[in-house]
Amino acid sequence: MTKTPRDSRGPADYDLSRFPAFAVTVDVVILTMVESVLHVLLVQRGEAPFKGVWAIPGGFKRPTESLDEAAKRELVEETGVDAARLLAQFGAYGDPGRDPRMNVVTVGYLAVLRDVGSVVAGSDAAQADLVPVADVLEERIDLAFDHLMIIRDAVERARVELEVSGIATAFLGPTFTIAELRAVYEAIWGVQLDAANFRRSILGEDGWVIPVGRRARPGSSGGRPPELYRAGRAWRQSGPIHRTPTEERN
Amino acid sequence: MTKTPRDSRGPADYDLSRFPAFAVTVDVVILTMVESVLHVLLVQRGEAPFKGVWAIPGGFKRPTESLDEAAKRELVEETGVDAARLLAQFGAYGDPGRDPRMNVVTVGYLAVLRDVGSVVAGSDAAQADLVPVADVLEERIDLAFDHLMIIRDAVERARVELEVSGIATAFLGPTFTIAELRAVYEAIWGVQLDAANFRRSILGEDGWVIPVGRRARPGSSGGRPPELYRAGRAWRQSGPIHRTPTEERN
DNA sequence: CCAAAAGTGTTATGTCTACACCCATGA
DNA sequence: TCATGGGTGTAGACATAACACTTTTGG
Repeated sequence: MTKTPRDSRGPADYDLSRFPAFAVTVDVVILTMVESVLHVLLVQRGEAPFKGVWAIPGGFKRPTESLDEAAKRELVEETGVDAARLLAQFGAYGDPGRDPRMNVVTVGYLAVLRDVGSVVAGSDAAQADLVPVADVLEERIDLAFDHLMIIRDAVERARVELEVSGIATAFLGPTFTIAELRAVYEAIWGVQLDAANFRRSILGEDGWVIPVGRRARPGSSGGRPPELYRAGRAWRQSGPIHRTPTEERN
Repeated sequence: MTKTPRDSRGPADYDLSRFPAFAVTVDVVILTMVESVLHVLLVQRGEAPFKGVWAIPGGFKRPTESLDEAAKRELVEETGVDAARLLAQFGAYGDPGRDPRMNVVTVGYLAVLRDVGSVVAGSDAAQADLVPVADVLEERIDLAFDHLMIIRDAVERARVELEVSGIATAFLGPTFTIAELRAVYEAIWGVQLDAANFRRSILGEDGWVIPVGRRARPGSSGGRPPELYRAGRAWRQSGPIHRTPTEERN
């Protein structure tokens, strides 16, 4: 952008037609938890290429909007949610031939939503569904274009964000229990965490979670009713829980 | 990319002209150490806009190459180095008006080189120079376009990579001393590390550095001659040294 | 011999893990 | 009262920070 090929440049630098034109799109990987299992929102393509195949929702960037704005717009169009708790760019993809129709460079965004189940119903997408991420990563579901790679990168980014930012509470409602929060970590990292130590890590430094003063109902199988918490501000800085190699589950 | 605006799409989907065309460029932030100070390679623009202003080297992506390949090509064109020890994409930038001439989306890459001093001489760039990163971040140097933001992001990425990958040895030659390695951490994080504890952290687990069996010459002011090491394979996984908030220098 | 830098030893402090144990509820 | 999950206590293992001390060089 700042430097053109040196030998082929001159005053005609302003002439866009001399340089390869690309379509620029934004693809949004929308993650959510359904019954303690990590899911991704996919749409079924209505036309060729890859007609009928599952794909990540996305669309063309407009010249008048930033990439972040384009991602936000796509998210609203697809889910009706106007403010994701997390919407972060994680990569750009521009391999030649990744779209058979034309030269396309796409920018990948990771969005985290809570309780998408009801939201998807309100979507105008012809075919949209929440799919377990494991089904995608283990290739039990075919995806269009290079979307498998994009989802892989998005999930890896989510795993890192979990260690570093407040992404965990983004999966949950305005109030939650420590056990629900722990379930998010366990699902995304695929590990089993000690409930007692997890609780201490979260409550140890203040600013992470704030007690609401109410208690949730115990499950149908009984048990002591857990305290309810809401997310504190410290989640914007760096998360309190860190992965250790010793606790791998599989 | 996979989904076009629903109401305005049809069989004419294949017609590229119906969608906004962008120029796609790759900008490479090249970092290196000069006398234990972190530097970035900048080029002086030869023409408007921002004629004479410093900028990150970069260029247009070609339809026949991937983004990674474009970054590698730019690096070679600019420095003559054909294999950077680290070349990682860290972000895409597409704000409207970021280039006054046309719609440009640029993909930022971070490159780490050792000993660029001699390399820059061999460059075909009209004006290229290594500038202390601090001069850029503290805005003592004006940059073209949004390149200040891009460099900020690149340096932040370097700080994270230092904690997580083998980026530290990429700043050094094939053999190095523990003190040289420590200087890399101190320069990039802006901290003062205890030499004794640093040494133990690096040598504690094996795979990080491998002793060569030779010793370097002490400095002109004397001192015991240090052991020489080379980088081990474990650097590809996760780094041995981690930042702590207590050791901040400024 | 002295200054300087490499390298080693040691100790206090803090953090993490595993697990025993108590608490409050549904059935 | 029993099973279940929430919540607390604690001892051992482990990691980290601080700093005194020894080693080996140049001047």
